[in-house]
Amino acid sequence: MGATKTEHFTDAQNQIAIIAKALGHPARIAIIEYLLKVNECICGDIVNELPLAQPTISQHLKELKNAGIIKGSISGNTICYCIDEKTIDILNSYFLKITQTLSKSKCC
Amino acid sequence: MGATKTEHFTDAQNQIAIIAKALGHPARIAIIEYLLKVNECICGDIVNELPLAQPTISQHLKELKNAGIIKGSISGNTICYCIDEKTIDILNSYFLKITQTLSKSKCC
DNA sequence: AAACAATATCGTAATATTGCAATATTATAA
DNA sequence: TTATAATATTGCAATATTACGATATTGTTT
Repeated sequence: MGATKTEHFTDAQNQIAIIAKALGHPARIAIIEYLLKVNECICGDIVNELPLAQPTISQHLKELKNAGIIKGSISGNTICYCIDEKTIDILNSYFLKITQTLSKSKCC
Repeated sequence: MGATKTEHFTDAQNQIAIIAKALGHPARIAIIEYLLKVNECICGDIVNELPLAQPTISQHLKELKNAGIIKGSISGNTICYCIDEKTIDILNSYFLKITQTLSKSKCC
């Protein structure tokens, strides 16, 4: 064994896990923060901003895209990446709901 | 190679990544949702609730604990686990800030 | 067309994660 | 004290992730 048993869990649980997993690497957090900082989509200079080789960054971008956290569209020679608000909203409402449930809790 | 180059990123980036990574598995999401559902700390029956063997669940609990997402205290024979609100709050404010930044963005 | 730039893909080595059987630990119950 | 119950740890096989050099792809520029 060794593979995650996704079939034993609900679609909703797997979806949150996939998004969280994609955020579970500091390089990918750094990519997101850079996208926020530059405040626009043209992102051809991510490679110069991060201490990783170009293929590695390309791979991280792919994972963020697969998880729906960023979206990319081809714009001539460069590729325009930006954050997909919908996915961030999923996280926002998920964790907010946890906080709200906890506030009603008899837990420690 | 193969290991994550944490030293190249900020402490804040690594912290978010560690928390997100711990949430990046459906079994651990299921554990959290179960903790929320029972609405209390005594959690000796997680093993009966999840389709995984006891050592596997124990390992997932350990990872959630290491990431600060749950806290556990020994209570006689059983161990009392519950969600650590502080860590959920870190996520809430992190993703909320992203949403707020995006709303001011000239991005697509 | 040829050179160049930006990005993606392939291949692969190093490392990490997942899952579980077997076993250990520790507290309660008999 | 000897079971019994709950949880943790160990060890290991299967699989996934991370990182990057080499190379491919594709659009732009000359």
